Amino acid sequence: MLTISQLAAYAGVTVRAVRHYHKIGLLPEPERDRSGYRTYDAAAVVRLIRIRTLADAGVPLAKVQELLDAGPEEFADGVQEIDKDLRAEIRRLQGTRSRLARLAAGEHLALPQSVVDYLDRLRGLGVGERYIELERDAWIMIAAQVPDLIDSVIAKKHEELDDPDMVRLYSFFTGEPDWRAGDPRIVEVADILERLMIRAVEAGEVGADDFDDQFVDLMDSTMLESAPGAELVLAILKERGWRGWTRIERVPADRLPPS
Amino acid sequence: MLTISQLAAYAGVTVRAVRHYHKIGLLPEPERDRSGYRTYDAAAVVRLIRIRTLADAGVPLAKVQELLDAGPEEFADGVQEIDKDLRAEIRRLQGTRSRLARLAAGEHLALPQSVVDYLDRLRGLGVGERYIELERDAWIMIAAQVPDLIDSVIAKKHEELDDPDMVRLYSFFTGEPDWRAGDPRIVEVADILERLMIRAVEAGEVGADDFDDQFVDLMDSTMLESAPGAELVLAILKERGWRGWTRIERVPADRLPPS
DNA sequence: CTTGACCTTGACGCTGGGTCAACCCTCCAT
DNA sequence: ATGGAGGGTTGACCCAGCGTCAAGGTCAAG
Repeated sequence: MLTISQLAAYAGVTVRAVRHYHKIGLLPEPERDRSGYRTYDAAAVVRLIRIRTLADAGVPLAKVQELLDAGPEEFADGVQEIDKDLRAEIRRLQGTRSRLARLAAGEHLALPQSVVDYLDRLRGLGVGERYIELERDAWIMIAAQVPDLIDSVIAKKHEELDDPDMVRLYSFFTGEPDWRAGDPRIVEVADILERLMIRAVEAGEVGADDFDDQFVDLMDSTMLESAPGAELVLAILKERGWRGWTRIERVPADRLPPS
Repeated sequence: MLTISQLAAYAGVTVRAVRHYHKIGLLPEPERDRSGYRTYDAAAVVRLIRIRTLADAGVPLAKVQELLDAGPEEFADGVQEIDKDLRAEIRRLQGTRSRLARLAAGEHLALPQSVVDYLDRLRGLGVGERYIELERDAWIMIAAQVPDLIDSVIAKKHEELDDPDMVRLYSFFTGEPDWRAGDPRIVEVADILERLMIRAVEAGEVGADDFDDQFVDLMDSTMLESAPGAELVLAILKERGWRGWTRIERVPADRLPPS
C-alpha cells in the first residue's frame, strides 16, 4: 500500500493535486489507515496516471472524468478528438514561433505584407524615414477600419508608383516633413500633382474606382491627419479647380474662383 | 481614430481584453472623445498586436509589460528565452501525443517498459490473464515504492524464466488463481519451488543479491498480498526448512522442525 | 523524548479574462 | 421628437487548476 506522497511522486503530480482530484470526485477516496492516512492500491496508480495523461493533453478535468467513466468506443472517439486538438495546438505554436521571430526582427506585424512591401518600395525611392512612419501609421488606421479593401488599395498605389512624376512627388517628402505655409516647394508639389491629375483625367481613370464614398472620405481624412503639408497643397489645387485626393474631381469651369 | 471595438477586432482580441489591459496598465488609456468613448491611434494598434504576439506565446502579461518597456537587447534576450520555451512546449505536446496513443491502445502506462515486457513473456508462457493482472498490480506497487530498482529486479526475473522448472511453476498459475488450503497441487508447486531453491543454493546464488533487507521485505509482502496461494506454498516450504521468497535462506538443520 | 518528515483539513490567491448588469451615447427611420 | 438598434461605459462576480500558507496530528529514527 502507498501513501499519498508515494502515489503522487510516482505519477508525477503533487500531493495537492491528488487531494484536489479527490475533492472533485475524479479519483475515488481510498481507505484510510487507523491514523487517518489515505492508503492507495495499484488501481489508484493506474487511474491517476490516466488522469495525468489526459490532463497533460490539455483536457479539462470534467471531461477527463467523462472519458474515464465512459465505454471504450466513446473513449477512443474522445482520444481521437483530443489528438486532433493537440495537432492543431502544435501547429499554432509553430505559427506563434514564426510571428515571434518576425517581431524580434523588428517587423511590423500590424500591417499586411502588401502594405509592408509598399512602404519598402517608398523607402527604396529615398523617401525619408520620418515620412514613412507617418504613412505607416496612416495605413494602420485604414487597415484597421477596412481590412478587406487594403490589398486592392495598395495595388492601386503600386500602379501609381510606376509613374515617374509620382516618384518625383514622393521624393519631396524626403527629409523633414514639416511643411509650413509659404514654403515655395509647396507650389512645386502642387504642380506635379496637377500634372498627375490631368494625366489621370485624360486616361479616363477619374471616378473609375470601386470604392464607396465613405471609404474615400476615410482615406482622405486619414491622409490629411497624418501629412501636415497635404492641407496646404490641397488648398493650392483647390484654387486651380481640383477637388479630392483619393478620388479626383474637376470642378466645372463656370464655378472656378477667379485666379 | 478607432473605437475600442475596431481596435479589438483588428488585433484579434475581445473588447473586454483591451479594457483588461488598460486596467493592469499594459496598454495606456487613450484619449476620450466628448462622449467618453476611447479613441485609439496607430501606436495603440502596434502595441496591442505586440502584446498579443507575446501573450499568444504563453508569456504572462506581467512579463509582457517588462519586455515591451525594456531595451532592445533585453527584449531580444527575452524573446530568445520564450522561443526556447515554445520549442520545449512543442516537444512536450509531441510526447503527450505518443503517450495518448499508447493509452488508447490499452497500454499500461503505469509500468516501465521492462515490466511490460516481462508480463508479456509470462502471457506468452500461457499464464492466465487473471494471474497476470495480480502480478501487474504487484509490480505497480513495487515500482511506485522503488522506481530505480525495478529494472534490475526484472532482469533477475527474466533470468529465472530461463529455467524450465520456473516455467513449469508459472504454468500452475494458468487458469484460476483461487488456491485453497488442501489443494493437492500446492504440494506439486512446493516440490518445484524446492528444486529451484536447491539449484539456487548449489549455484551459490543465495544471498548474492544487492538489495537491502527493507526492499526484500517489500517484495515478499507485496507478493504475499497479491498471490493468495503463495502463503500456503510458503507454509509447506517452511516445514521443509526453507525461508524467504525473494531472498532464499536455508534454515540450519538443527533448527528444523520435525517433519 | 525530540526531531524532522509526513499526513490532515481549510481557506485564500493567482491568470486571463468571460459573463452578466445597468446605464449612457449616437445614429437612423419614422 | 421619438424610439430602437447598436455601439460605448463601469462594476462586480465567476471559472479552472491548482500553489501556498496555516495550524495542527502522526510516524520512524536516534
